[in-house]
Amino acid sequence: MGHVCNRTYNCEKELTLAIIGGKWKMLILWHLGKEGTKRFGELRSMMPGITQRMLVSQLRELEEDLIVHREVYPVVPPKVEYSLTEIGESLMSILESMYDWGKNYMETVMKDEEEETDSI
Amino acid sequence: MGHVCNRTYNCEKELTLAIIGGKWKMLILWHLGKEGTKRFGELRSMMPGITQRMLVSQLRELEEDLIVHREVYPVVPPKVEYSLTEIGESLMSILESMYDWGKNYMETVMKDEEEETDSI
DNA sequence: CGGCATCCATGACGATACTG
DNA sequence: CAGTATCGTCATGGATGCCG
Repeated sequence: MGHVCNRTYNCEKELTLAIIGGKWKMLILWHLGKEGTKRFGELRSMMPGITQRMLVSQLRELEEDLIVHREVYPVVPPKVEYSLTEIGESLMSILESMYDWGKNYMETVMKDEEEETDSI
Repeated sequence: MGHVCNRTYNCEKELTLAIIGGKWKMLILWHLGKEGTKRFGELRSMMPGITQRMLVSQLRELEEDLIVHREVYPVVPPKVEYSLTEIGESLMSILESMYDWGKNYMETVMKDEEEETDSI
């Protein structure tokens, strides 16, 4: 049904935030968006620090929200592939804007603060 | 120093998320961005449901991160005005993208789900 | 390999009362 | 009017162990 559905939002942007706001979700979307379909284990090794449990739960929520597609191959050992849906792809431009803004913020604002600190 | 500084981010977009991700922050930024400078009490009455404590703390963090400017007038009774900084203004295009995306998602995906539910 | 079940820590958020 | 100060709650996320 979408893990995001039975909530109330003051505004539509909060719905967007609820979908991409999980701790590892933007990173997952970034990998899938830039490099295409990935297996579970590939994703895990691309994100050092994430636990198996978190990767599973974040992927499940993205799947419920129709952002990510999960393809299970009935083989032994198991093989599961994840990819972006069309709706998921449409999020990439927002993620890129957020990347650009954050990079600029870091280079200007946070760098200025360092200099201030140095000068004390 | 920026409430967002002493953290580690996997990517620059997570810095952006940390800045706008507070529960009421996008709504605050939206009001200040669309309608300009507001007094504390005005903001509060524009956001039914927010407590005084939350409005103060969210504004303080936005101020620390140089997104919002706080102007205190030394009068009795107190008068305090909040407005977006230039950096804050530069967030508005991202918020608008998020608004558009969320609106479209709500109209397409979530509406489809309603119909499915009805048909069961 | 790709999970699930369980337990637990933390901090974000909320309710309420008081104040210069 | 525009805040502090306290205290309580609950969801998020982390650690660990077992499974088909």
